Formats: sequence, C-alpha cells, structure tokens
Amino acid sequence: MPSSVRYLFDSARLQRDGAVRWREPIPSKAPGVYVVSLGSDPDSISETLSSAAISPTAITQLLGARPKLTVDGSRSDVELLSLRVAEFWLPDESILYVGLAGTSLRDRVQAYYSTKLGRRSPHAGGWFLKLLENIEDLWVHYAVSDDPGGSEHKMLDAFVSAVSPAAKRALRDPDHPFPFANLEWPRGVRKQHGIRGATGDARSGGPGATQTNQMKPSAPRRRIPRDVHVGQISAYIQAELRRRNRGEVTAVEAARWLDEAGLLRDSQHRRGLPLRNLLRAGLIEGQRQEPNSRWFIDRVATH
DNA sequence: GGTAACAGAGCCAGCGTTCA
DNA sequence: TGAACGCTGGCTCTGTTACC
Repeated sequence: MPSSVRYLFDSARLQRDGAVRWREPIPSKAPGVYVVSLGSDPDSISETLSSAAISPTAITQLLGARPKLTVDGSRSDVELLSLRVAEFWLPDESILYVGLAGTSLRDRVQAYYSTKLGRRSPHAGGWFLKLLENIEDLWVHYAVSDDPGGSEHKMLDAFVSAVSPAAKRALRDPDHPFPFANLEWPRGVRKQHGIRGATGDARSGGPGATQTNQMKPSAPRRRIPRDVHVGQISAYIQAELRRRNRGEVTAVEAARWLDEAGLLRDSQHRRGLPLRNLLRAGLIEGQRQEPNSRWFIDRVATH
C-alpha cells in the first residue's frame, strides 16, 4: 500500500510541523527531515500521477550543461534520458523525495531549491525532481528532529517496505524502490539508473556549464586551506627527491613525506587526497599524470 | 544575514599492478 | 592466470567559506 506523508513521519515517531510550496522557505532553522510530495494533504495517498511529467526543456538544459552525460555508457539524447528517468516513477505514490537537514531545515531545503541542473553543489542529491514539468506544484512537508539521519532512515525504510508489488515490478530497478528522486539509500546502495556524469562542478561541465558572477571565469580554482603553503610544499618535495636521489615520487608517497614533515596533513581514509587536490589544481612543480590517471612528481632540473 | 560555491567524509566501481 | 591490493574518479551528503 502506498505511503502517505503522515505515515512516514509516524514511522520515525515525528510530529509533522508543516508544509510549504516548492521554492517557499521553510520557517524553521532546526535540524530535521523533509518530504517532497505531489500534494499538501499529509494523509492523502490519492494525489498521484500515472507517469512522470518529464520536462523536455529541463532535459535539454541538463544535456547542455553536462555534455559528457551518458546513459549506459553512451551519449544520451532528450528522448533516451527522459525515458530512463521516467522508468523510476512510482505511479501510485505521492511522495517523491525524502531528505534530511543536519543543521537547518530552511538552509538545506533552500540549497535544494537553488541547485542548478547539472550541478553537484550545494545540494547534490534529488536532481531527478528538477526534471519534472510540475515541479512548481510540489509541496515540501517538514518535521524537526534531534536525529535527522535516524529519522530519514526509518522513513525510507517504511516507504520501501510499503511500495506495492505492481509498482515495484514496473520499475527499471525493482530492487531499489526508493522515492522517485532518492538515488541512494542506505549510504552506498544506489538505484541502477545507468546515468553517469549528470552532475559536477562548473569547470567540468563543458561549454554549457553555468558560471556565477562570484567566480572569475579565467581563474577557476580549487580552494586551498589557508595554512597550506604551496610553494613550501613544492620546494620540500623537490628537496626530498634530491636528498633521496630519486627522479620521481608517487602522489601517495609524497603525501606521506609532507605529512611527516608537518607541511600537509594527509587524509587517513584517502591516502594522498590533499596532495592530489593540489596536483589537480596544477600547483605542484614537476607534477605529471600518467595515462592510467596516477599522479607523479618529477625532480626538476633547476633543483 | 543571505546566497552561492567549495571542501571533506565515506562510500563505491573500475582499472592497473603485484605476487603467489 | 587469478586473487589481492592500491589508486583514482565518481556519487551523495553535510559543513564551511566567500561574496554581496
């Protein structure tokens, strides 16, 4: 049996605090969870649509913003991408997305509203919603929660358990019957939509990518922490290469040198990541990336 | 203070390399 | 040759920072 908004909030033992129309700010800055739905009535399960109202304009916009977007590994067109997204629509459900806000409901939902198609930030998830023609007619129900992550988990668990067998069978990926715009749940378990490259930063988006007036178009940048001194890091790596009589070093090994020297703290869960960020920004002298994507730093002649 | 953008966390898949 | 391992980029989400 399909889920109502109230049923999901009840599953997490939460009191629904209200609902606003899409694009209207939520009048609460507390942490919590929110549900995007086709209707304003939290008890209704009848406000549904038999198929997804995919907007060809939005699809065209997305394809323009993300020229490298692929479906099943191939460059997509409007028709194919529309069809693929529509294959995740649940015709008897009114709930389209369940999300959490760890700090502020108003800020997080505002971030969702403002994220442009094809962009990963500030709200990377739920972008299927932005492809709907009727997005302006949607409602955002919300509830304050002390444990937004736990609440969201219970709500999604309740939703998935309640999806009707018929609706599940009709999905392209019946193993993951999440709300239409939820692409991952629990963490790491994703819908098999086959769409790659649909979001990213402006630099990687190609000619159609948006650029705000806050960013200098000629100088795309990766933000470097204030306490990172790129020149010092570069010089230290070159000095170590000379001292060790080495012609090159991998990014991961160089990152370890820098960490030991206290010049750049390495990431514990992704070895070499902070240094790779500098390499991607092109800031390290002698840097080189092999065709297999691996980074090296060469000893340069001037040192 | 509000808005927009970026960085980091924690996971994954895919690919290349190493080694038994 | 195949398993194990290491590394990279991608994905989603949250928190932080920069700019107006």
